[in-house]
Amino acid sequence: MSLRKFSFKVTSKENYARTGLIKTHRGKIHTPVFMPVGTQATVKATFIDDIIETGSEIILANTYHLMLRPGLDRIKKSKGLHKYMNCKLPILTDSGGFQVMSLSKLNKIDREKGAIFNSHIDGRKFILSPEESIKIQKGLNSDIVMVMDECPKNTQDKKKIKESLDLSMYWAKRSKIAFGTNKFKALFGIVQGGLFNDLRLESIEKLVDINFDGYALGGLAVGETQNEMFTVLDSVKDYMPENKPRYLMGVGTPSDILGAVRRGVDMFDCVLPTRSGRTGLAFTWKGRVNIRNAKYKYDNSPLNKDCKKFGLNKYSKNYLNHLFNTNEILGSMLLTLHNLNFYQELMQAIRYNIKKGTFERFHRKYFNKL
RNA sequence: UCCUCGGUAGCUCAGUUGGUAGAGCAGUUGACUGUUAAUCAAUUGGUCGCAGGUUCGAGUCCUGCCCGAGGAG
Repeated sequence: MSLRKFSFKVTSKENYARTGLIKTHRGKIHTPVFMPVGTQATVKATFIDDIIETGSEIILANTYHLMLRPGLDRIKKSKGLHKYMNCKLPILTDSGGFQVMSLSKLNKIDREKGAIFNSHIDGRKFILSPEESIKIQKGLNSDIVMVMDECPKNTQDKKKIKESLDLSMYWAKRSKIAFGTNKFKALFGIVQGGLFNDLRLESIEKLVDINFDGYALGGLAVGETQNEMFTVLDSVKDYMPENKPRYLMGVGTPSDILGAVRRGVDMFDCVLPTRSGRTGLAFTWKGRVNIRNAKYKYDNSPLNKDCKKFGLNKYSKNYLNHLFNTNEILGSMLLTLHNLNFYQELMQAIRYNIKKGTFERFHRKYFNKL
């Protein structure tokens, strides 16, 4: 395989919404894109080939979890993460920064050393520095590497958010140096600053100065309302570089995605379709379906009669309800596939409508429904 | 026929020296946003087998009866 340089170009626009094309040496990615989350080298309860079948063009994996289990060593000896998990798609790796927050009972932050963690598995202490995170992500053979940041909760006051921002920007600089020059892989910076307009703009300025291959928005969808999140996106949309992909991390619901695309976002990842799938919540064009509800016991219609992939239109709500009520694994597998497939249908429809110039209308039709 | 042990929520069972009836599961509903999650949370159900008695007060003590399991003959 001849290596192809990482690149991004905008291919069409409607107001702030845009379609684009990311090229990686492992394949093309059409944006706006949704990336299924495969934290521990697996998108839970699915086959990787089925993920491809849903139309997914890239998946996400996680530095923190993989360094603990199975460990970088084992993956390197298997010639990288793609081969290890039999994944033909490009892989974006998260830096572990989010775990600094989500496992906050187990960490200390040191500006120079990094995040000092105790493993949630066996309590073993280890240190994850920005440089170490980059080294691991490179070792995994990640296609899109994320800088290590600190993800603060939005409940904190401005002074704390500002301190956290300074730390994240310092770490971003160090991450860039550790990453070095590599035309075939991408390094993304992460904009922080909580819900404060001036801090967000300051963050963008500093990151653009360092110069990244893409710019992520972090610290959102961590407890604030959807309107608060959209307000941040509105305040930022004229300042994010035009010619680089914009990635809203950890988002979100279908309506979150519609609203964010309308405000110029290109990339998304979220646990929602897979986790909800495993726990009985289906996303459909008519809204959410909690398949465990008693009202589906005699409903012999499928979740989506038009979805022929995986024969999903042959499974009735009645049957799916039975699978969940009897705790059968197949229920989790089918709803995971259904949800991922729905998310990819949504992204495809978004791209189609932007190209046709009908995205505003599409947005208006579905925003409140989804 | 006698003896013993049981009968408490749909199911399996806890219930202190008598003091406002509980749990688990099932059922119902709700969460889930850079995954410690096939997870978590909330919640509906009981004339305590029946009828009397003792007591200020009985699921708990006494009597009788009904039902079930085991044992003796």
